[in-house]
Amino acid sequence: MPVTLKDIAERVGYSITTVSRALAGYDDVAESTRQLILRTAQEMGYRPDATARRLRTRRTDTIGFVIPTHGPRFSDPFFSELLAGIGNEAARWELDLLVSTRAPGEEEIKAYERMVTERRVDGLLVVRTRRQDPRIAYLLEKGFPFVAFGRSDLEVDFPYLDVDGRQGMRELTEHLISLGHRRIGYISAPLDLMFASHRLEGYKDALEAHGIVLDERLVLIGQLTEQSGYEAGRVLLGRREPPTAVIACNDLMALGVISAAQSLGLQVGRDVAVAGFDDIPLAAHAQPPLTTVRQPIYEIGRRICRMLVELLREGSLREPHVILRPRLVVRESCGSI
Amino acid sequence: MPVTLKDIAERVGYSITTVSRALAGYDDVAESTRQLILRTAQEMGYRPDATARRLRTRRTDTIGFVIPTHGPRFSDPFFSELLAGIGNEAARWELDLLVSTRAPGEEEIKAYERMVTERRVDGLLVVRTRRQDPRIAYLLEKGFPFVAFGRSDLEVDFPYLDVDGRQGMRELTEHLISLGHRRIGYISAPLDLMFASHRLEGYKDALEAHGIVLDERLVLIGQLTEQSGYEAGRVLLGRREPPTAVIACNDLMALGVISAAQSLGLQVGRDVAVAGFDDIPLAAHAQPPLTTVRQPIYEIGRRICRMLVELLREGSLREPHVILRPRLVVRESCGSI
DNA sequence: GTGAAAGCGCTAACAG
DNA sequence: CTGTTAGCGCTTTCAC
Repeated sequence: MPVTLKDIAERVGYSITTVSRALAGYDDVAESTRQLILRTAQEMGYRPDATARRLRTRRTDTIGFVIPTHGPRFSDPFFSELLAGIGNEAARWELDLLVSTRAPGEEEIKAYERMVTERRVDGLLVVRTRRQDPRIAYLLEKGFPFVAFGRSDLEVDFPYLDVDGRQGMRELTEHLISLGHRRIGYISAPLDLMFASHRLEGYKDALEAHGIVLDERLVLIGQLTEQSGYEAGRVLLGRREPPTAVIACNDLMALGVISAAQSLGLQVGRDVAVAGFDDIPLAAHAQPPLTTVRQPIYEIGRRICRMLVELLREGSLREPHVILRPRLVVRESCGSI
Repeated sequence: MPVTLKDIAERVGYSITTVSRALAGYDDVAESTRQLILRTAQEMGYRPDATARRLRTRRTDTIGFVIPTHGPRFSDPFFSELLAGIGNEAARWELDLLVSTRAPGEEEIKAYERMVTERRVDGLLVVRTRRQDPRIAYLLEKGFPFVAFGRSDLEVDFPYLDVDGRQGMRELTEHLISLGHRRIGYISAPLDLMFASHRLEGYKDALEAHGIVLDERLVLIGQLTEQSGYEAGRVLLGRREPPTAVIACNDLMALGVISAAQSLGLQVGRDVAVAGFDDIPLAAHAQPPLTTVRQPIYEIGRRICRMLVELLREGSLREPHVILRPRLVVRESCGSI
């Protein structure tokens, strides 16, 4: 049986109250008493019961994170890095991290409801925001604290950190244009995802700035996996008039495009340029190394967690909207080296 | 303010007890009363307070999972898939999943202590077991329920699920031998990791079975990342007498080896064979596609979670030791197609 | 300096 | 069928 305050109290001959206060570091406990209690607690191996403390303080000291997965083979290096950032920051603040994995949809919202209404967590992290994000709408309606990674089209204010995907994608596209490409294929993610629509805007911005008319047939939608990048790549590059360059809106799909190109006998970097977005570590080790746009994933994890901590402690954020500027990383997959 | 049992009790004019029992589905509540209570609870939006219930029942209905990370750029598709398996299975049983991310070492053990001694979880999942695994030793000493993915060298019994890495690696190595390779480089993970030592055994088994003397200089240790696979690959393939094939003990490193080979002007599948282990989705889309050994990562996540559920509910496992047999997946990186 | 008492929201033994 | 009572382990008034 675990040691409780009562056990210590009985042993030292003081009341539970005094023991509690000594352990909590209150200064209205006699120094000698405090010493005795501290020592005894140590000896007896006392550890406070997290649940009891929670019930009393009405705080869980836990934050929630529902990972939006897609299908069983959810093999996404992006999320493991993000999770490491969040998890390590949470540990710094002695917060527990409650994780759920749910595909977008009804079950996902239920996971949020569970965390919120059954008071399992004090605040939530919402990632991969969507246009009319039901999660954000829900949390806002409940007045529940959260921080999002990504913006939304909802006409409401909420705290978020985001990467300027539009700017990043614009730079990337312009880079390709500067290399002489005019027919640039684009593999987007479903457009209800905010980051997908931002990035697509950036692509369009660049085309327009250089007087290139958007060819709708060059724009496909993928599911963010290598496999779907591969399939979209086959389609684009298999055309009679294929693009000379293909941009995928994340690295995983870009890797799939490289695979597709090679399967069609094309040499990436020479016959066709391929680029991605994220700069996961694999990008640098692709064949050829992948030109991409870097977002500091681990840091983002830390920062959104940090923001949530501030929100929970202070009740508000001094800087509730943060936009990070991503960085173009040029490698051989676009043949410019 | 959230609705409590008390609120409902006051509204319907019954005691808290009766409300509690009606909601819990006990059959000693009058049908009409039950209906009234159920309806009222629904109307008022009652959701039980998880913390209060936990304090009372002395169960958290939460399982813990400490992810062993390596460095900040913890970008490992293996873990996101494993986590999805665990998370989805946990959801099926209405269990919360508490996740920590800690590099092996002191902080990691502290994360375990925190979960165990402060009674934050009912049971734990331990992955990537080690020879003298301090986590397992600790949990066993505390008599705390857990299930491991992987065995250990400790002279103790505990419930685990494992993949027969020795057998899998043996098959893979023999495949390479059958293709004519005699000088086969091997990039292991640190040998205190059980799976690394099992797989190395399998490699040695195969060599021995075919009368090939182990050349120690062909065996290097990596850190399971693409980068470290790349570095080890450069070393092995940069030798005056390079191996004709290189096996990495996980896919991520194998991808790094492919990158290294290409950087040295070698064509993988023709000039040198490369193989990995895991069969992450990226393996199929590598250039060339990677020969590897498949372990069903998502399923493993589900099963260890399932085992923990059984352990928690029944107090013991009907099948406490499960060994899965992995499957060789032949692709072009070994030039056999 | 210290302790008694209350109570967080829930469940469960027991009595009627 | 229903209510009373007790209590999970902790924190926090409020007295003394």
